Amino acid sequence: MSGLKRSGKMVRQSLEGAERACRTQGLRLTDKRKRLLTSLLKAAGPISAYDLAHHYRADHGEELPVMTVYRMLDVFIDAGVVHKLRSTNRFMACRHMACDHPHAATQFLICDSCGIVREMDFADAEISKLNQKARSSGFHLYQEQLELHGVCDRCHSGIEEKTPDARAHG
Amino acid sequence: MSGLKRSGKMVRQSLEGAERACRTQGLRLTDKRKRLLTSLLKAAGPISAYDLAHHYRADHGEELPVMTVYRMLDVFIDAGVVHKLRSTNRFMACRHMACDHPHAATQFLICDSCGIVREMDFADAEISKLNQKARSSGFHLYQEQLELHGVCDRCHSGIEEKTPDARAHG
DNA sequence: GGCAATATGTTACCGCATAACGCCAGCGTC
DNA sequence: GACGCTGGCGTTATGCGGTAACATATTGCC
Repeated sequence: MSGLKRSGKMVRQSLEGAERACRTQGLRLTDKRKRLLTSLLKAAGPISAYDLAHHYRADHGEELPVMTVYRMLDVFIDAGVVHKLRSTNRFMACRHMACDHPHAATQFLICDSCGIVREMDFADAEISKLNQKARSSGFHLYQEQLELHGVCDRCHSGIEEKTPDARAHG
Repeated sequence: MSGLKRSGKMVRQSLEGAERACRTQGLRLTDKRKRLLTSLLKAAGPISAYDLAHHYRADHGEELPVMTVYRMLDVFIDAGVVHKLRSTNRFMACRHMACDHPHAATQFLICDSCGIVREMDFADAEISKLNQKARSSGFHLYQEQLELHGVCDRCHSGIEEKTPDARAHG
């Protein structure tokens, strides 16, 4: 799974990575932001800003207005440590937050049945082919983030009916 | 451009295509549905359900509740004559509505500056490669609809600043 | 300390989307 | 014709996603 709940150790490592990323970009990682990121890291998968606010409250016994959540998420997205899934309006911590190296294009496989997301990096060749195609059609892609919808193996093998909480596919 | 306003003749041909599509699937193309589809065909590009309701009123001097608009759009999407852009919450008539042949995968190039959308069909090879990749990652894609965001040539060549009504990418 | 810049809180609002319920038209059956 | 069924449509209310505008607090810097 992708959005797997992270262990304490992983959370710590990820926070350090986020700190690095923020520092190199002149962004402050305040205590609140750190707490929010922790809640996001602990989430089992991509969640909405509103849900994240609820988690924050549950995790830290403190109210955090959605407005603020959105603002913080924007900061993290700019810093490259959080992704937003546009097709489902959900946010998730970047799989590479704990790594040092940056990663460029990102593709997401989204299960419309159980909601889990797999973050993967296709070969550059594929991406540049996409770009090429787009260019020849008069477009300049500036965001190679692909969100591919489907069903994961688990759900595909017959258990679909048991997970009614699938995330909308509009 | 993709969502180009259609001429009277094109609208008529498209409606006939839609009628065929609905008939073969046992769906009724009522007068109201036909009028809604006409309004959608006449739109300059992908529009929201709420905007479509406004257009309907302007076009036919009759109120149409959004609820109904959504229901009708669902019917059309099932029939394959209307697409929903998940990333922008907008709907557009399928470019192939007037054709006889069905078309499988669809990709959309979306300009985040001016909002125009280009509907294109990538080579099957590309799509099957995507599918392959997904399969090897434990996913079954059931919807190859790709929504690629970028900037169109026109907007890219310096006129971006003049179109503040870009559609959200957010 | 004083100032500027940034971070966070508050309020109010808009847009997208759907649940739940009810009404009515059309159609087949007896 | 009465009955019941089905599907199309209307009405109401509501939830969720997202942000503008403005106020206040905190931080960093001189």
